Amino acid sequence: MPRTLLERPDAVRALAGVFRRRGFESSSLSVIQQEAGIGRGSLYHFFPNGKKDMARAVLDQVRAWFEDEVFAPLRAATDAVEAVSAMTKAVADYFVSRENVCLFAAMTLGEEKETFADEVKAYFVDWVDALAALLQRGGLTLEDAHENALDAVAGIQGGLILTRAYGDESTFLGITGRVERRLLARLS
Amino acid sequence: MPRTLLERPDAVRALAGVFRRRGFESSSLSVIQQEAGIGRGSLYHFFPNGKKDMARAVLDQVRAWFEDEVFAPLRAATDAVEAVSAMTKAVADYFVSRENVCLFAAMTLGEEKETFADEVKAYFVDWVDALAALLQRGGLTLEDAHENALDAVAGIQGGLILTRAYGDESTFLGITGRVERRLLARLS
DNA sequence: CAGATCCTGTACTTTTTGGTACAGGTTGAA
DNA sequence: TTCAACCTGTACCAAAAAGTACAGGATCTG
Repeated sequence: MPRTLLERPDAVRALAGVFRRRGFESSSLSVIQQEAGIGRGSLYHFFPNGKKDMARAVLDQVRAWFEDEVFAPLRAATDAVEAVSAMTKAVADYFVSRENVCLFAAMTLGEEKETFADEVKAYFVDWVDALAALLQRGGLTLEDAHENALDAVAGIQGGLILTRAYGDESTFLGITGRVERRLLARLS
Repeated sequence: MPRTLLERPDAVRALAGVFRRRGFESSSLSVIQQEAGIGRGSLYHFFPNGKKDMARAVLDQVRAWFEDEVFAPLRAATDAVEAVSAMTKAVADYFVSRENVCLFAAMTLGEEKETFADEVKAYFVDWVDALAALLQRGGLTLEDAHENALDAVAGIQGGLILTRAYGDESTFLGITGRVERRLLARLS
């Protein structure tokens, strides 16, 4: 039988693509097989508990990316202005190259809502808190920093929705640009 | 055979509730039957083409509500400050009483994405354009008005996501409150 | 009260679903 | 070269899915 030298991370990546394109609930095993190019045997080899395992693996991978490329830099930064710019650039590039879909946001809808509620909450809390702490270091009060961080993340997420609705991606880039500008304006 | 005097608008309302709670894709006919209290016979009587018809009917009803309660008042308003406040109040009340879910936003994800792309786009375009026109009447430039309208709608939509993720609804109210404040600040 | 229309439950068919079993090829280490 | 661990396709299964058919009760018109 053929062998494709498939590593688990590759499988997870392919799965993420399918979930972003079709949504988690409506990605049936047959669709996944076909679109990700992974046979049923391999799927259950890598993810013994089926779709639930697949979703968890995909979410973990996304989270790891954000942890490394967004949250950690935000926490480590000393220059708030530079860190805010770096964050918006990283995030904008990420979502534009991934169908303008945030899988964590998608997980706040649908059947599995409850199953992943903790992971989803942790993702957003980490993001908002890391940004808020940075803004605080940049001179904002605790409350002001937290509100501005929430508004920024909400703006980005809403930007993804509008961009998908409009069917372009300039809408998203425009909105994230202004989110960044608003943040920078608060850093005197 | 029993008779429940079910009118179509009632059925649509019940359907909307199910779709908001479980998501469109994972609402099977049996789930709908059970949760909406509508038998299979009635379902196919009112919606001959199955789930697709149901989704369209629900979307139409939501759209009609926004048209009457949000878009039209926005277009008719002469007092921009008052109209902005009325909009945020109406929208906040609406989503809080409906599981913090925007069905049009949900439709930018998943399998039926393409099927309803036009309706979804029209909903957001109408909202953004009505608000932008109002802001322009309030003294903003064309471009400035459009950008602020986009940012406001994005903020509201992102607020819904964050509120669902956080599992409270004060997050949403806080975000919409600041969206309103930011809009009012632009109206000199 | 007669008759047409409308609404609804039940039972049914067909297709698709997620999940299992497993044989057999591939690979890497000894 | 041998052997175990690993990966993968195929065939299969039970359950659940969407959708159909239809009889018959409810309702309204006149």
